[in-house]
Order: sequence, then structure tokens, then C-alpha cells
Amino acid sequence: MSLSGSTTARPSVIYDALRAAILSQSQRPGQAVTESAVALAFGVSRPTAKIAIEQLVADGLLHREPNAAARVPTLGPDDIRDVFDNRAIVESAVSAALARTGAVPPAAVAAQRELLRHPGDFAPFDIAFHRALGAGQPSPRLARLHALLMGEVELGIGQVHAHHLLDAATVAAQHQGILDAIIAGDPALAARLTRDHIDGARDALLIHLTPSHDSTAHGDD
Amino acid sequence: MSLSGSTTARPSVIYDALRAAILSQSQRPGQAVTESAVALAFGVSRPTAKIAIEQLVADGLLHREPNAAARVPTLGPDDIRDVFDNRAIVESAVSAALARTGAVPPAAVAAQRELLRHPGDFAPFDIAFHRALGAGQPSPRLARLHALLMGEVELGIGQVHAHHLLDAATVAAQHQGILDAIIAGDPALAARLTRDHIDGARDALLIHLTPSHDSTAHGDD
DNA sequence: ATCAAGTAGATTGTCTGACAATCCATGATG
DNA sequence: CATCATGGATTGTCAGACAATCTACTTGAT
Repeated sequence: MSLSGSTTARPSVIYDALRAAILSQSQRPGQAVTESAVALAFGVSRPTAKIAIEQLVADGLLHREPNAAARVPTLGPDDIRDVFDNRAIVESAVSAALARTGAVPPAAVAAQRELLRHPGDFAPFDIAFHRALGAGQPSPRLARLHALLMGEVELGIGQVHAHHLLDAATVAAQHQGILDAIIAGDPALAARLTRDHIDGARDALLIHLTPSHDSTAHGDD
Repeated sequence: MSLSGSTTARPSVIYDALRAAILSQSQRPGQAVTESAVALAFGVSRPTAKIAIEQLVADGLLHREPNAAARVPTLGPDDIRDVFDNRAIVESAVSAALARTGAVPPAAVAAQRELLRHPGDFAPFDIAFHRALGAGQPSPRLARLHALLMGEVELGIGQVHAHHLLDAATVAAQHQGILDAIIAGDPALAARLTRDHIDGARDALLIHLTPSHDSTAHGDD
């Protein structure tokens, strides 16, 4: 059957599209993502859509309860804290492992360069930098743990990052410090700088989620 | 097999049975686990079997390449090192988090008690102790990271643990030290003892995997 | 006899359509 | 007004089928 799309509408295609929609806030938090709707939108059957949705759930980008539709999760302060605290644990180990090799992933350097060239909206390059760190380090299992957390990190940043919490120069400087420590072969320093960097990002996000700050949300639900 | 006549043969049932078969070495490492065979053995269709297999692959208990049958992975020295090093990172954070609460999961105490009562084959209770630590700690995401690693840990111990590497008394003493540090509310000590404990287990397993004198492995049982 | 090419088998990847089970909202009824 | 039955909606699960890909073997030529 020739549906609208090209040759094969594999689950991964649906996964990517759905993921982009969630991270770009096209799918508002709390909004239901039903299997039927996804199947209809992509012209596939429900089981096919189900597979893609389950993949998103496994990555933390969707929440689902036994017999209800999947929903885009709303990351509250507790979630942000939990995600970033665990990321600090994992990513500091990532930086330490990289420092032991003494080599920096080329993708991280590229992301760092692009970040400085786009100071207005640098969030994608910030994410790319950290993903490159995780992916470029020797341990495959540590890379997997890191990638697992980055999904929710990206979701949390997307939900809050529109407010320009930090400026590109500060972020870039901290990134450069991490890279320098890695090149210098100093695992302890690389781990400490990474931890501080992530803690700072966590606190910046939490400030925006604290009700003391004005003009954050519209009305109480 | 002994599974028949059940109207609700959910994928989780197949998952559990397959998992037990792998961990009990019923499925020898390297052996292929085809979707057809699983479907036939459990009396379900291939997609149902596929879901269970993919779940095992996600947990690291099976390896699969794009167009080949899934196989039980053989954990070599590099794999053991990688699994246990990452476990040390995650589980030391688990112990530290528990120490901050000052409370010990009851399941961990129960596992510790059972371990002392079964000094002959204490591997299951050793695993249960560490799983209880991960599951009983506050952060849901850290618990998930820990559980993800424990699958391969259990696989690695199962592949080597038949040789009685450590005696129950030593393991129990180390466990008790961790519990005491948690109760005392000393995160740094709990983390350090946990790391040492895991590093010791790693080294014990690696000794048995080092081909010091026996080059060709002929597995007569 | 050795090597290359073609072919047959096996296995996975994917899809379709359907039925059963469960949850939520609505409306009827005491 | 509260309680319960009913309807719709959604997920959970399943069986069967076809296409794509890899492997191993047979066949043929050098």
C-alpha cells in the first residue's frame, strides 16, 4: 500500500519524529499521545506506533500508566533535581574516563565551536557537547547510562531553557575548562569541573521553577 | 516445555522464563536464541517472542546484531571490568544516598540474614542484597541505572561464580560494614566501602578469567 | 583441485487486522 | 443527591503473512 511517506516507515522514523515533537514543545507537557493518533498521523498500524511510543517511554521522554495513554511528562523541581544529580554522578565519571585517555572527542570540540557562534540560542549545542562527551568515552556501558539520562536532561532544558538562564560565554568557559582538564590528563579535576558545571545548570533551572520567581506560569492548576 | 494451557501468556512471562534460563546457564553462552524457537517453545507468535527477546537485549542479557539471531553473550575480561567499574560508580552513589537517609532497606537486611544461613551457595542472596540496595534508595532514576547494570552483573557472576571465589563470611562482613555506615549516616564511608567491595568482586572474577596456564577453554561440566 | 558465482534455506524486520480487557465519563435510577 | 449500570475509548495481546537480508551449499568454470 502506497502511503504518503517514502519507502519504509520504520518505527525509528516515527520515533525520531515523535522525539523531535516532544523536545520542541510541539507536544505540550501533559498532553496525551495515543497509539491511535500516532498510527493515524504516520499512516501505520497501532502496533507499529506502539513500538515507537514504548521506545520513548524507555528513554524517559514519555510517561505511561498501565492502561492509559502515554503523556508528555512535566518535570517538576524534584524531577529536575533527580535528573541532574544523577547526571552529575555519571557525567563526572565520563569526564574522568576521558581524562584517563587524554583525548577529547572531536564532536565535543565541534559543538563547543558552534556554541560560541550561536550565542543567542545555544541550547542545542550545549546538549551536543555533553552528548559527545558521553558517546566519545571508552566504556560502552557508561555511554549508555549517560545517554539514558540525557533524554530527560534535554526535555528539562527544553521546558525551561527558553528563559535564557545562562549566557553562552559562561557555559563555553566551563566547557573549555573541562576539555582542558581532560587534555591535561587530570581525572579528578575533570570530574570536579563537570560536577560543578552540572550543579550550576541544575540550580539555574530550579530557580526558574521556584514559585518565588515572578511571571513563570499562568495560573495555578 | 512446562508452560502450556495458559490463556494469558504475556510477554513478561516469557521474559522471566527466558531470563531464568539464561542466568542459570541453561542457555549456554554463544547459543542462539531465535524468535521462532522461543515462539514455538511458549506457544505464541513470533512478534510476542520478539518483544520478550528485545527486552532481554535491552537488559544486556542477550546480544543481537541487525539481521542475526540473538545470542547469550560471553562476558570476557574487558566486559567484566567494564560492568563492575560502572557498577562501582553507580552503587557507591546508591550507598551514599541511603546513608543520607540513614535508613537501610529491609530487604537488604533479610538478604544479609539469608546469606549467612546459606554459606554454600550464597550467590543469589549476594545479588539480592545489592538489588535491595538499589531498589530501596530514594532516587528512582538511580535505581533504574543500578538495575540496568545488575542484569549483566548477575550474568557475569553466574558465568564464573561456580568456582567459589569468595567465602560467605568475607562477603557478609563487607555487607555489614556497608549497612553500618548507612545507619551511621556516613555517606563518604558507605560509598568507599561499597566501592571496595565491588572492586574486590571484580578482581576475584578477573583472576578466574585470566588465561594464565589453561589456554584453550574446553567446558566439560 | 580451487575458486567464484548463483541459488536455496533460514532468520529477522515489518506490517495488517482483529479481539479481549480495562478505565473513564455519562446518564439513569433509587 | 448518591449509587450503579452502560457506553465509548484506549491499551494489551495475538495470529498470520510478506519482504529483506545473511548464510551455507551447490554448481560451474578455470
